[in-house]
Amino acid sequence: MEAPEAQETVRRGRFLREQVYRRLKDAIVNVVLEPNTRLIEEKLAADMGTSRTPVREAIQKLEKEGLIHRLPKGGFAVNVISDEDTEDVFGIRSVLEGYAAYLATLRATEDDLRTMDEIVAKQEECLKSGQTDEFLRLNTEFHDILYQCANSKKLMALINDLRDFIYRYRVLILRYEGMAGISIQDHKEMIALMRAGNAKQVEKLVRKHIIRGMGLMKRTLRREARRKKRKG
Amino acid sequence: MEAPEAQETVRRGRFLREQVYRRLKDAIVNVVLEPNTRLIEEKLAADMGTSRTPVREAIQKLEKEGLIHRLPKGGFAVNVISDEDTEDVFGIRSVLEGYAAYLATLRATEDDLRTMDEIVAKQEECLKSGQTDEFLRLNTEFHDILYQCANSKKLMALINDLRDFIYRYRVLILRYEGMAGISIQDHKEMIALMRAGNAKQVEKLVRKHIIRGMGLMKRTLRREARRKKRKG
DNA sequence: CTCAAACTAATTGTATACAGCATCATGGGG
DNA sequence: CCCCATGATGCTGTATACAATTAGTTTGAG
Repeated sequence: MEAPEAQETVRRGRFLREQVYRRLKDAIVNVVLEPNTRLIEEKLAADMGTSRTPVREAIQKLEKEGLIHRLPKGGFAVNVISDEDTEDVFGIRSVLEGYAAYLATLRATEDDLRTMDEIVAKQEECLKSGQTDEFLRLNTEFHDILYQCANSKKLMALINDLRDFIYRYRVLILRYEGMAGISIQDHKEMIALMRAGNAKQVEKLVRKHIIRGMGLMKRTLRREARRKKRKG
Repeated sequence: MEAPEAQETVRRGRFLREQVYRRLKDAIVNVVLEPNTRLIEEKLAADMGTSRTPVREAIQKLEKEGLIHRLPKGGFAVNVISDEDTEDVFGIRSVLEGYAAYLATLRATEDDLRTMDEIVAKQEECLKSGQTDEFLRLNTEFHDILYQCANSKKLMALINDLRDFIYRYRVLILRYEGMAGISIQDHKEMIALMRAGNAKQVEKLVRKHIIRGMGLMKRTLRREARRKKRKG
């Protein structure tokens, strides 16, 4: 499951700076590099077997993406995600993804809709048989198709960056009991509304869907926090 | 009128790479560097009196921002803004700025609203006396205050990047007769709705406002195109 | 005269070099 | 025993060096 993705990374990264960018980003969103970790250029360069040059160039992009920040006296460190950030990002995602769904409704073909039907059907099977990984993959696939229908590269890029930003929390959301069921229900409703050409309503639904996701995540985070306190 | 801005640029750019970034960005959005111009690192470095290193780091940011793109065989060139891009950006702006206005309505204080009142009043004077530059400055000030009320750094950053992206066209929009009046009318209506706490309605109004701006710009662009054709 | 091949110039991508600053540890004085 | 000063260390920011690749040009053969 990892080989093709690694290959993709290499193919995309024709240049060292891009490979470094990708690996650094992966390390951050997967919390291999924890928040507040200072990025030591020489160390990272050594890890990746390059010089500092590509590392520094990757760092510029990561800063623009909001994954790292400049330290007051030079250098960079991994951003912590504050509660504020989380709310910001979910809020922005809700309007952007809502808008993307709106556009997708206007532009989707019956073929697209059928593909989405199939994905949701597969997801239901996964839910029954408990294949969490496959369920997640299908979820991503569903969204990718949906937003490809929107046919706006800029919008897609923004949405993806925002999703990556809170990727660190995806485990928490998935762990939530019943989330999968809710997700399927929403997806079915979306497809129906899209078939009906009710773009405005699809937009509203997606916005609600994402805001609900934020609520669940917050709740889960609080639960985690309590659990830690009890332990500590 | 230029000295303080230049100073600002220097103050903000404690590092060479940031000064280079700002100057390059300025050159692009002011169409000093025309679309499809290839960025010759050594030339730019010489122009700015630095080495290639800061230039390359600035380039990474500009690429992430969508102002330049990688050439297939290495190097970068200034992006052309396609009609598609324009529609994309206006569409995205409409939802993001609409959302920002929504948040601003929830979070603005009466002080904020009074400040906005004053700005609009000044704008009316400018309109009468034909001070276009000052009118524009006040317009920016109005939006800045509005979106500061929204109190979301990420949202603000996204909006600013999108505005910068189509900054090249601001002259066209301003040239449009009657635009200023419409703008003032909308701003007044916005403030009234914000006072009433009608966030949803403010959001709708802003969305409409921006989409209308797109329409005007397109019309002006077409007119420009016809004029050029007749000339050529 | 035309086309191709090879050479030249230009330009990028990456690596390395160097200087300046900040930090930390160590040691001497109060 | 504590505090400040001073030197060593580490890291960044910028410049430069080098190799590979591309594009352009000239020259030579058909």
